[in-house]
Amino acid sequence: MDRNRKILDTAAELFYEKGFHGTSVDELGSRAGLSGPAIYRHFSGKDEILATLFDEAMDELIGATEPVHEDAELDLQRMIRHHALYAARHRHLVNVSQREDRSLVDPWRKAINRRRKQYVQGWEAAVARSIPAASPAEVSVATQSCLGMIFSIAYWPAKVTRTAGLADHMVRMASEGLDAFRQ
Amino acid sequence: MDRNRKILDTAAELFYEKGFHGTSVDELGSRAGLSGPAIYRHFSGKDEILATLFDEAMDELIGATEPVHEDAELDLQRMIRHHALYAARHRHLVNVSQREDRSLVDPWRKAINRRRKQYVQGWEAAVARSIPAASPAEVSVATQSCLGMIFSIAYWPAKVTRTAGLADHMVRMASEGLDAFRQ
DNA sequence: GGCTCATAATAACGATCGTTAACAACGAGT
DNA sequence: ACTCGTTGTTAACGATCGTTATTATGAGCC
Repeated sequence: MDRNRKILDTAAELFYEKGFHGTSVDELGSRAGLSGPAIYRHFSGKDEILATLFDEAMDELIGATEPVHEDAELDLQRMIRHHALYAARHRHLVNVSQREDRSLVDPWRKAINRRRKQYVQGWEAAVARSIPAASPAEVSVATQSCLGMIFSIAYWPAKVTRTAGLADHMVRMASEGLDAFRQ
Repeated sequence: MDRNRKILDTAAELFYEKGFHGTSVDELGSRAGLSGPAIYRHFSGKDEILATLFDEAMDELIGATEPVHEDAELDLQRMIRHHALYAARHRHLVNVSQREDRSLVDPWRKAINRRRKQYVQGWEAAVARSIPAASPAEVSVATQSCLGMIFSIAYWPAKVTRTAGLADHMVRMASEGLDAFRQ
């Protein structure tokens, strides 16, 4: 396998298990099949590894916020399903990129924050189309609640994340939850 | 003010802003009005401070899981409201105790994990009473989704957490969301 | 005024860790 | 065969940081 890929995947696992600051490059290297400082042949440092993980997660998530259906409801359901499946399949990565954003240091921090803002705006647009009666503040609350619910999958006990029909449950819970703003 | 209290509150703020490992005892001390090592007159170490924060959050949350109403629905709504208000009012503490559980070290880790398990069981019991038609696996999914949605408040932009009627919105969204398991 | 105890400050220690230096193995191209 | 760039190893450096040792301050009490 590609060495970069192996390092990134191992990093996602290790940062998930012990946190970014709790993982040493020696341990990361040895678990990835090489020894500590060899990592610096592939990345400029530990920070770049974390930043790359953040970026890969963002690539995947932002890609799913662009509208594809005419129907607002259907589009939102597609987004919810996609995100839930992604969070379940990439628990470690999603968990780390939620939990370790304080560890990202300043060349990368700003870039990620920009993308995050853009991402949330994409979601708010989709939610707003789906609950047109809601005020902007209510749209924000509804959006954050949906995102919080979906991404919490990355914190669930692993067993629960493998429940059959998980994505369907999430779509239905979120859709019905949004009914609170449709009356 | 009591010195211990001041240290704990400052720690919650600082751990929220920069993470547990990103905060040095010198900085914590200086922001709390004393200098680095003086903290050791009040706590046995940085770890104990974090553990105390976890315990205080748990005290508050576990206390709210004991049933007080006869009606299952009303009881769940009370729990949701209480948790949402607590998460909004103590953003820093709740955020830290979600995000930094990897930083808790082993005398305290086990104790907190025990309490956490007990806590989730209390929630699952309340959710199960509210959606009696659901299977145990569905109860787990519903419970984790509710908790994830509620506690995500601690990650929201501060402005959104001050939305008027936030707790009401959360109660309604969660209640309607659970309708997905009531058909 | 001295004695004492709690609590503070400053200085120093020891360990960890990210990173760099110095050097080795090796495959590809000539 | 020789060179060179790539990728790895081990050893060492330098900084940070949690913690402890040592010393100072000051209130309560005889």
